[in-house]
Amino acid sequence: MVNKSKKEQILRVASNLFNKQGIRATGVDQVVAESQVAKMTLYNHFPSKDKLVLAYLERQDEQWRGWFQSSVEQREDTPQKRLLAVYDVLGEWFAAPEFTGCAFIKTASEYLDHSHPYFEATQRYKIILKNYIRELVEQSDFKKPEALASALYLLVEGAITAYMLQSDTESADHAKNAAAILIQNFKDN
Amino acid sequence: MVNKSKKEQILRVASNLFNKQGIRATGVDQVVAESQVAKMTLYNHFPSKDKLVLAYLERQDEQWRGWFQSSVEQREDTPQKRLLAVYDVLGEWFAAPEFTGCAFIKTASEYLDHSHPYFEATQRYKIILKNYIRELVEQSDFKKPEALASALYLLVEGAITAYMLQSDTESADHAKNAAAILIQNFKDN
DNA sequence: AATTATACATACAGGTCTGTATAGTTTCAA
DNA sequence: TTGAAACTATACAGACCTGTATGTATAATT
Repeated sequence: MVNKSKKEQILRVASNLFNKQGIRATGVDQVVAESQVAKMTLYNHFPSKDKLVLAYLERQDEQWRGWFQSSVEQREDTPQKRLLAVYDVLGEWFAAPEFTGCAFIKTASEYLDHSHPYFEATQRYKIILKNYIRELVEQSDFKKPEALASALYLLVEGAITAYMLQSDTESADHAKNAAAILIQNFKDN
Repeated sequence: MVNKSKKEQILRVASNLFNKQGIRATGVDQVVAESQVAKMTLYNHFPSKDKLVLAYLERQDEQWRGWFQSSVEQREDTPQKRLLAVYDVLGEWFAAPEFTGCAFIKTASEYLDHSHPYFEATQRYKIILKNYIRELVEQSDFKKPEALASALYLLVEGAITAYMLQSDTESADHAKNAAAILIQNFKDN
């Protein structure tokens, strides 16, 4: 039986390094050194750096989305309130000292080729986020729910990108204010 | 007198490769090979890859912003119409076959360290874009111009990021529709 | 005609990268 | 207690990276 804690340890260290430095900038040797593990142990658990990266992306999606959605749902209890809470949770994320930007935006930036497995992974995971917002929209009565969902999604990605670029602590607030206006405008009554 | 056409040639080839592949993924040897130039010629004009990259970022800012602003200004002749034209021009950009995403978002993604010269360059150049939108807003009469400008800027970055990730040809349209609603809402009358 | 600037080709230094080979050690269950 | 699975340390292959060294060709300038 493989020692799962070693595999976890490697993946945890690798994820931190990928987040902080980027994927190309992080070598296997550094992962091995900081994991305090033999190189062959890494290659026993992950047959290549590629597989390690894919495991990182998958885990990142699970962890971030789990945290994000449960934070939203914990904050508010109706779909409409949750649509606004999305931006409060974004603000919480930005303010966290370990914030390193969105792993998927960064990974797509590093591997722009649309047929690259990393890029395909980022696409898969980002669609899930978009769908989450769309579902929240569809659970209320809005005119043109598709248009509203798209706009709210753009505000999410915009806030993430703007915060990464400028560390403007009000990014999330500005997005929330804009979202509130849009939501009001799409109300079906 | 230095043969400027060689320097131009190198910078042009390097810019294309940086845009398509990323900075870390593009080696000096590839730039030299595709420029059809001797390696020492590159190092005569650019003392290091770093300087070449900084020249690329500077030129990218000039070229893109020049194209973007003149496209906006050519399309419409009042500040308020231009605020919406911004998103039409974005759509034009996305639809271009040579579109490779925003060089600054990608560069910031590759070099997250805020004290890195590349990251600092992206910050400088992105602030100019934000200021351009703010100026357009301030040339009309809006309630809370700062809030409107921030929201419109977030929609710009959101559309760019969303298109990079999902190639959704309607990103720019969705952003424009949302912008129109926000502009209407901030009108001071 | 001599000097200077520019570009050329080739080779190489010294470092990084991913991945493998090898051999010895720990762990743990049958 | 024996034996297999897991982990260790070290070394290395082969490819890549940035940057330099060397010597030559060419063309404009002085």
